[in-house]
Amino acid sequence: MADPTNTREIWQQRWAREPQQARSALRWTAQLDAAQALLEEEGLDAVTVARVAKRAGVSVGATYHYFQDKQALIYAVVDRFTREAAERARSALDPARWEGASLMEILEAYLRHAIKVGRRFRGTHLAHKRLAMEDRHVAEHLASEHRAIHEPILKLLETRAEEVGGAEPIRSIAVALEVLWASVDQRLSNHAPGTSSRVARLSDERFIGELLEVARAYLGVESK
Amino acid sequence: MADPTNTREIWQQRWAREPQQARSALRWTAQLDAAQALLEEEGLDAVTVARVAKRAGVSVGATYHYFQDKQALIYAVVDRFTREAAERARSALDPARWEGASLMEILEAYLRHAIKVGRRFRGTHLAHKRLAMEDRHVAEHLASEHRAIHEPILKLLETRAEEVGGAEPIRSIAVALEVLWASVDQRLSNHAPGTSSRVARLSDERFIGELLEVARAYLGVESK
DNA sequence: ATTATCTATAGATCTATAGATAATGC
DNA sequence: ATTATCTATAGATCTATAGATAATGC
Repeated sequence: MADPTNTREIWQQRWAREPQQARSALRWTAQLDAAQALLEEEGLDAVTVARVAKRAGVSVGATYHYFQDKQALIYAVVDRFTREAAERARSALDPARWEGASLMEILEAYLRHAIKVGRRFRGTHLAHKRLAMEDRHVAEHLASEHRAIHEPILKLLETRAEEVGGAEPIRSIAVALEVLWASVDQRLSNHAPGTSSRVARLSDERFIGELLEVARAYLGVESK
Repeated sequence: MADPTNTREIWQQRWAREPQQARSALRWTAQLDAAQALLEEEGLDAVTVARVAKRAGVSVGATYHYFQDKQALIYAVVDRFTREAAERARSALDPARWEGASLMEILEAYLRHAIKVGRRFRGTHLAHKRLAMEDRHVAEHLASEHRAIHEPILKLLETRAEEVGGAEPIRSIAVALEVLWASVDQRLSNHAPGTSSRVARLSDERFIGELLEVARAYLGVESK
């Protein structure tokens, strides 16, 4: 499935036919839903065309009518998911909604939200990471969607740059955000229950508290 | 291949026969080498029994003589790799070798080493992460090997606890180490060249510098 | 007329084993 | 006698298509 030399413009129009008619749109959606549910519940290897078709209540032939091939189906699922996530981020990060909130309050809200969403869509998130490993088109697509989510957060945080000490507050904010994100991402991805580290055994609350302390210290924000 | 309900003691004796004789040991090693090279160069999906056998210069039948099944072969590769890594860590972290080094100097050496090794064995590292996603036995094994590497580092760092400010230096050190590790891990895993974030575009040197500043600020170590 | 859908299956790929043969060690 | 190895192939699984039939929209 992974073909690194593929130069087609896969993210433009690789699916055979995105439906115009209402009735077909239902089935189109049903197939994406089925594929994503399999991804979430059982991981990437569980996504076979036959299982997607069955779960969506159509035949394999019908699925190949909608999607040029299996790769196009997977791409469509990833694309829909990341598009929706970016859309949610854009509306949640409207600066007007954060009037009066401090830098640290915004970071705290971000951490809580990231952990909540990461738990909710754990399987999909892991599957996306794996697809990114195997297919550079997916990697680029996910990276660009990730930027589409992080850019508005950075923009919002940068309006609080005067709270930050040091010579380069804008860059420091970017570094802090990536460090927090990496730490959360790792916490959500790993899951060896018995053998986990001291830090993994902290509750979410304490974990968030420590990460905020990391950010506060690095950014030189005064404690209240 | 992934069978979450598998309760056999796979890490004890799942391979059919680890050889006693010198000549067989060569072939045993050749097969692990072949599998690991495929893992490193082309990823997990490239590891088929036929390709491993061919690359090791034996037949498929011979491979099944050495390994009960494909899973046992993969496990043996992971096991050897993590064992060697833990062994290297133990000798590198002998406290006697770090006489006179400060906490921050040790952290810096750790970061440089982690980035170097991570680049060198990128494919293997990614494959291990993916195996951990798919197979909880591998996840537990990797987590325990990871602890085997991080424990000596923590022990070493803890001998410098008096350099650290705050009420709970031991815990702070553990948190700092995990945050740094997560940040490095993410930098090494991601690789969307054109679309990468501001932080990903920093040079290794500056990246290390920023992470050290994160740790220094959080741990309350005085700047020199 | 065109679009949507189904059943049935060809073709590719991979794991694992059967059965025969060669090499090794007491 | 036992261990190591090979060739050949059965059996499982999956993608994708061919060819026939049903539904839809001008």
